[in-house]
This record gives sequence, C-alpha cells and structure tokens, in this order.
Amino acid sequence: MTDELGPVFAALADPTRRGMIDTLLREGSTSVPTLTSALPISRQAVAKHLAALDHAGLIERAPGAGREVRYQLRPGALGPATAWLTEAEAAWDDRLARLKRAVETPRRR
Amino acid sequence: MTDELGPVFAALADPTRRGMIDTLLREGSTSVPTLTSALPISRQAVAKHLAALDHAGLIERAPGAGREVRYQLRPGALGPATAWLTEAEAAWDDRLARLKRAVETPRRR
DNA sequence: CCTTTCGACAACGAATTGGTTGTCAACGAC
DNA sequence: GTCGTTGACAACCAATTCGTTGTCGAAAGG
Repeated sequence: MTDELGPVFAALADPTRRGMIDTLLREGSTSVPTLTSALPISRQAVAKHLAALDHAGLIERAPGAGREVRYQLRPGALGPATAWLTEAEAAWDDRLARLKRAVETPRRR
Repeated sequence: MTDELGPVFAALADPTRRGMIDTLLREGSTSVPTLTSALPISRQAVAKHLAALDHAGLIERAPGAGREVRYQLRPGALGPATAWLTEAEAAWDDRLARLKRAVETPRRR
C-alpha cells in the first residue's frame, strides 16, 4: 500500500492551495501569472504551490496560448480522499450510534 | 475565516495518524502505551501524534483506569473536512459534465 | 532590435515536522 | 518500601516546507 492519500491531504492542508482549487473550480483553468496577480506572494511561490498540487495528482498541465502553461483540475483526483473520509465518518457515527444504543438499552434483570 | 480545515488535513496527511484513527474506529478508545506496543516508534513520538490529532480537534482525552489517559474520537470532528471535499468534488464533476455537454452539443446553424 | 514576460532552476533562511534521547515526578503493583 | 510504568517536559537532529531573491534562456510585443 503506497501512500497516495498522504500527498493529497498534505496538498489540501494549505489554505493558499485550497484557494487555488477554489479558483480552478470557478474559472476552469488558470496560469501562474494570473494567480500571481491575485495573490500576495511571488511568482515562484505560486509555481511551487502548483507543483505541489501537481505532485498530489490534483491538477494537470495543459498547453496554453503562446508559451503560457495553463493548469486545470484532474478529473476524479479527489475520489480516494473523499472515499476515505466518508468511510471513516460513517464508521465514526456508526460507533457512536451503537454506543448510544448500548447506554440507553435497559439492563437485563 | 480562521483556518480550521488546515490542521485537520495536516493531521490526516500522516499515514501513522491515519492508522491511529483506524484503530480508534476499531477499538473505540486507546492509550499511549497500547499504541506504542503496536508501533515501531517511541512512546514520545506516539504522544506527539496524539497531540497533533488533539490539536486538530479529531480526538479528545478521557480519564482511564488508574493514571492512564485514554483517547477517543471526537464526534462530528470530521464534518467540515468531509463537507469541503464532497462539495469540491461535486463542483468538479459538475464542471466536467457541463464541459462534456458543451462539446457534444451540435453547433446551432 | 530591444524590452518585457514567462517558465525553470538554484540557493537561501526561518519555521515546522517527525523522530530521537534524557530527565523527572507521580502513581500502581508487588 | 521499591521498582516499573506512565505522562510531561525539554533538547536535539535531520528533513521538509513555505516563502524569498537571483539568474537564466526563450518567447512575445513594441
């Protein structure tokens, strides 16, 4: 089991990168210069964040106009992380429900 | 908007901590010595991981037998993270579906 | 042609992370 | 009582992270 969830959660841990994903969801695709003009960080820092998202498999590069490189979301990339989370949450609630039921069950006499 | 998702995703990024959550889901509650005997890391390292999970709000301390401190899952703590992920995934797929539809729609003539 | 812009790479610094060892007081077990 | 265990703290170390600046070549744009 190679850890594929780790990089995804690590990428999602940074608010700047979650913001980038948000703009990707709104705009569809973006580029380093566009993000740089909208963020208070340097062009190189933006490129690093995009590299982190790429490394996590969340986005992919696409050829743009001229020499510009555009980035877009990679379909289905969020699947494993969502699956783990929802599964854990289900087991979580299930355990709590069972505990609650056990407490409320009148003791046998 | 204080970043509450960040610590949660950061806590989930570490496979050791995800493993701890798994055992919590199986066992219901655990303690530092128990985890230490099941993991190849030191008692102090285990305590640090539990502190990270606690800081993220995922687990809580509970009094145990004697001087032992037990840890258990905190109900609903996974909610915000799951909400963000599923919401993002929904918008993701929605965007892809719209794109696909736009491509397949015959051009008006 | 000249200047700007973009992408890529490197180096650096401060902070954080994930692990270690060591020490200590307090509590249980015997 | 004594000994082993537990929790809490600190110091330390190596690696990583998130930001910076600097440099460079190549491609647009005037």
